[in-house]
Amino acid sequence: MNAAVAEQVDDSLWSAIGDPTRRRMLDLLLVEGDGTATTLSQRMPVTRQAVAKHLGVLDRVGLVRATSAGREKRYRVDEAQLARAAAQLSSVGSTWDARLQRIKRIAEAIQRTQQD
Amino acid sequence: MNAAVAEQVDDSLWSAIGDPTRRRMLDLLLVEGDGTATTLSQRMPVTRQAVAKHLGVLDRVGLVRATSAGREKRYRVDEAQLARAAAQLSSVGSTWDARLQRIKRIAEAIQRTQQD
DNA sequence: ATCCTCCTGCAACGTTTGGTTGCACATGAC
DNA sequence: GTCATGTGCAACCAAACGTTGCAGGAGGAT
Repeated sequence: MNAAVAEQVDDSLWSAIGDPTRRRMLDLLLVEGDGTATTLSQRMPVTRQAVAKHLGVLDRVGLVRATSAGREKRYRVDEAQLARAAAQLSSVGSTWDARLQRIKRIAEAIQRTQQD
Repeated sequence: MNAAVAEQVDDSLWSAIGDPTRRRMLDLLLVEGDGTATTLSQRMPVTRQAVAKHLGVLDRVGLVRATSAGREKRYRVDEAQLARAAAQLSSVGSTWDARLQRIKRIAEAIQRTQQD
């Protein structure tokens, strides 16, 4: 695992979950099962229109899916896609942890050498 | 763990690592040990000034630290802070995984009930 | 059917952020 | 000293997040 590890991260997916408002929305949808732009906005400090735009973003990357029910449009989380996103998060975190530990080992080795 | 789980995420730290260019910079700094705005920009598809701004952001949240060496300014990652960031990533990923598995269990339980 | 309500969708606007170019300043090499 | 290299600052552009305002569509009550 020498130099470039190619960081296999879907950038559109990452930027979708990068926004704190969208993370909050995903959280609400997970807890409540589903929701509309209106119901979500009532539980968050932003307007319905802002929520609607975010739902559009999440829908474009496949993290949520919409079903038209009469005059309202219910969204729910696409579980497979969210699982992929979660895996990416853990993956980047693990990569950094691995690099940090490698650095730590090298530093310790140098210290040992200098103590001779 | 019913409704609100407070999502204990440092928002400034998250938004700092949310940008793909900044993640790339952190990666380069980890691999090469340290770097300046100029050397980093040579390995990336953006200008030196853009890199300098990102280094400013990373420095403000404590992810990198600068040491003035002559006419150049070398940056290196703050390992403790990056470890905290990595932990946050894994934490959010794990939270989502837990919610998804909980939903999966509920769905299975409902299916069993309906099969009776 | 008509009126009223609720939810959605579109357009315009302001602010922040990532990126650029251009130029001025400081430091090291000659 | 001159010249080259690295940094820093300011102006500018484009995209994204958020707002307000208004038009339109679907249900329920009279």
